[in-house]
Amino acid sequence: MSGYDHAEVREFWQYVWEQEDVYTLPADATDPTYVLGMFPYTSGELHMGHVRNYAITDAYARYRRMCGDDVLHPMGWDAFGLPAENAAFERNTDPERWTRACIERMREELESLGFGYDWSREITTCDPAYYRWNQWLFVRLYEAGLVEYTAATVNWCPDCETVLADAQVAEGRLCWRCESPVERRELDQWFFTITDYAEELHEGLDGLSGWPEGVREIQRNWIGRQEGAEISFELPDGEVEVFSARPDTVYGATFLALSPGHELVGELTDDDRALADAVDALREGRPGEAGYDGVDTGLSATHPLTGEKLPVYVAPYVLEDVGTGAVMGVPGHNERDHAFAREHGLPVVGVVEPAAGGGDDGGAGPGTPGANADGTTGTDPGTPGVDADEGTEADSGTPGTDAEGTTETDDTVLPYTGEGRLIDSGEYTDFDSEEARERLLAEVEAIEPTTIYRLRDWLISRQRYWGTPIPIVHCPDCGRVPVPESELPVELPEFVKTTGNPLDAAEEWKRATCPECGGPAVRETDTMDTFVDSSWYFLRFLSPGLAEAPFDPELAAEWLPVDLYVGGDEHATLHLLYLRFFTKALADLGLLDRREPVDRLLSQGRVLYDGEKMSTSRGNVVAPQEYGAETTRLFVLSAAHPTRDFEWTANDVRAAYDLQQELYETVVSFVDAVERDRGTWRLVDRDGSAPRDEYVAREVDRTVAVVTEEFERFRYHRAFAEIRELARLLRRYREHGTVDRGVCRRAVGDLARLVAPMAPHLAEELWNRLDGEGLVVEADWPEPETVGRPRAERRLLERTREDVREIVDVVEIEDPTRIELVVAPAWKHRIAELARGSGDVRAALPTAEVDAPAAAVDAFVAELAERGSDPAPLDGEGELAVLSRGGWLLEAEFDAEVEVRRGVEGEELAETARPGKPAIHIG
RNA sequence: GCGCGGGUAGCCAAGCGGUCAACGGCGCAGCGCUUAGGACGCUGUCUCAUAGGAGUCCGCAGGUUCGAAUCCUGUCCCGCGCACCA
Repeated sequence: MSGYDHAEVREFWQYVWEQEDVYTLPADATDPTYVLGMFPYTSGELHMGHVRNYAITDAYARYRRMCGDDVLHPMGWDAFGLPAENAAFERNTDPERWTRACIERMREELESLGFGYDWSREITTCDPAYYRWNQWLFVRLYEAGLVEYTAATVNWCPDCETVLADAQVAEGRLCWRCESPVERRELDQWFFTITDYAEELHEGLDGLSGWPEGVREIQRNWIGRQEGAEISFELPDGEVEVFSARPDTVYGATFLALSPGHELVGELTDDDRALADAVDALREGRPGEAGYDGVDTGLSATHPLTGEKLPVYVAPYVLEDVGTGAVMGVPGHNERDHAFAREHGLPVVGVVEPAAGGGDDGGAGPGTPGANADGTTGTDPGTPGVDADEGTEADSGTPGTDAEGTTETDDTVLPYTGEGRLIDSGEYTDFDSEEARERLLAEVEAIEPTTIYRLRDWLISRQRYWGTPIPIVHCPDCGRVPVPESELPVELPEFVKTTGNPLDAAEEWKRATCPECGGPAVRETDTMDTFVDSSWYFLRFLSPGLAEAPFDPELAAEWLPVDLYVGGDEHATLHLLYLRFFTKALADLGLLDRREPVDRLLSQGRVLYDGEKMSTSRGNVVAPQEYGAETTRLFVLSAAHPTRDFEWTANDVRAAYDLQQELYETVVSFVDAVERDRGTWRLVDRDGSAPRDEYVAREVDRTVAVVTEEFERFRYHRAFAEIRELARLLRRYREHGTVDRGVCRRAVGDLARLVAPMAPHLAEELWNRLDGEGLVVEADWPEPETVGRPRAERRLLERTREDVREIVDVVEIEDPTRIELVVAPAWKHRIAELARGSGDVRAALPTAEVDAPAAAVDAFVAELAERGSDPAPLDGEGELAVLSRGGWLLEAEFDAEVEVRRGVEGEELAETARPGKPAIHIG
């Protein structure tokens, strides 16, 4: 039809934007709004997830810019990484050339989608100018004691031929990238000691109110903070520390269990062949599948409170890297300890019983803990009484009740893992769990408060070529020595095709001189995890060309935090945790004054195709030829709230396309009417004086107000619907009769600006045809002239129209010629208002001045009381105005004369009118 | 098992203390339109109802409130995270 050539329009405006340099942050910007999307990995093609991510950030950036903000909206490339190496290997090229080609393709794609980036700030992590700062930062962290070099048992992916961080191991055993089963290897490796920040990383989450709860929760889980106590048990020759989250159960400890990897076990097996063999046998099984095997070491430990001797076992159910790698076995109050004790015939002692009358502890059955049942039954009078409800719960919650016989009461009540009141616990007997814990921690020397974390240090070594060389030389005399700043960057040698690590093969490159003693030394051949690159890239964007430092601390102080960061949940434990860690570490180095990098985080949903995540093999159609790239971005914004998943459907894509066509046709035909006085718009100049002019003008205001609100909340799908509604109304308006030139001009001009953040090429074209001032990118966001109560006003009109239809339908009025709408008299609104304010209308009544017969008032009050107070969002004048302006819609629909007026007391119609519900008469 | 997020009319989905029988889209149905034509516009789409009425309804069951899709409690189902984690 209209000849909207999206390809041509796109090309033209991109050219103009480039010429006008519209996306470059002005040099004199002060505290710009910093909008950031995910750092794209240079795979060579965008997928739907990218499009969605960048459509959201771009729409927000454009919106803020139109609102008058300076906006920092940069883009760059996460360009290091194993896939490039593999691609180069397969194609007989090198990773650099391959990566550069990918970047070119991706930049073009981003541009075709109309994303407005400040390309003058483009950064690429595989540039030595970038990665030298990785090295610089590494050295600074090293000096600050945040880097460790240790032998460790690490995750090794045989397929990628490199080690992996804990966070990169999926389901505890698969490589996150290639899904190969991960192996364990003993290697000397580099670590960032992120655990030094475990407490702050955890605590800081509470303050991140701009982050989705889901992401915060994932991080909490990952950090795995656990408060408890470290308890020491004396051994004949030394002592052993165990961690417990329930020190209140300490009197129930009947054995100790050490993990097979525990230091002490190593010592014991050194001079006990038989024990060594037994422990080896235990280690055969995979951790997690070992069951409750165990061997008695023959040692006995002294209970710090009772002085009793407890046997010490080696048991694989105790994990080496949790807590201290040793536990006190409390079979009475811990499921696993219980299972172990049963297996090995160890005593089970109950020292905590459910608080009397409580029963709200959950997780365990009622009743009296076993060992000393007789003596304590009396203290739990609630037990017999709560049988109905609690009994069934206990049955399902306590396995083993159906074991033969009931002689072993232990089975029915222990382990009891809830909290409660202590029994048989020496001087702590009768305290409740919490108080007992506090006292034990404070009073017993062998029990010290401790907090443990699940979080491990960040393994950053990678045995691969395409990454940042770790700036260390190994000197036979001085050991590991950091490369001095003046010699940075340590650049990558030329790529060679080899099966192992190409850096290992680069003999000449490896040869170095020790910075300390000047003697011959060897370069470190590991490179850094690429997550290091992305841990601080948001800082490099502040001053991308800076040669003296990774970033300008003054700018950072002024411009941070990132105001809006959009990304996917899949980065919650990797990237987003590292980002926070780096920020804190850099703050401690004195380079930053902020300790959190991102103010508002938006976690985008997935794009699904047939219920699965969209990917190259799953219908990944970034730029449908037919509709143009802009349709794609408009579609992903219109389809759903940004945080929710949605299904890609051809229908919704077409809806996005249709709106573009609709807007284009509207503007083109309007301009045609203005300039050549032809087409479907019958323009007149009457200063918007006809009621329907006012109606449309108000509707424009309402749309502007609502769309603005929706943009503030990132609800682009709602904004899209609003824009479509207004376009539709405009069409109805012009089809109904003559239209006011000024009203129309404002409507189309606002439409162009409202759609600009979502469909910038189209908007630019519309704006231009309308002779808008300058470019729409730089235009002012429209403001409503009169705000009113948009939603309430629409509601009233819509409801009234529905009522008219209903009456016409129910009464079967053939051809209505006259429709009267009578708004309730003032006193009814007054009373309704009073009723809203207080529960008792009659009590409030005397203060009101009501110009109506008492009987009518009483009747109305009674009616209100019966219905419950009936809030009317608009006052009488408001209703009158709304209905007057909207009357033409009824005229158009029924081809009848419409009269709107205020009800007068005594008039029959006024009696039936209520606030919010005008009386209707149809003739 | 623990935690987080969800369950709204045929489907998708908005609403999150009061004009809520519940916006919007898709699908479906009726009407209009001589044209934006693989359209477009209007109307309808829980049940009953001859003047705008009544009933039922927002996973299920209770509760708070003058009033609940909206708040609280319990429960079931789905998605995600963590987990022989002490």
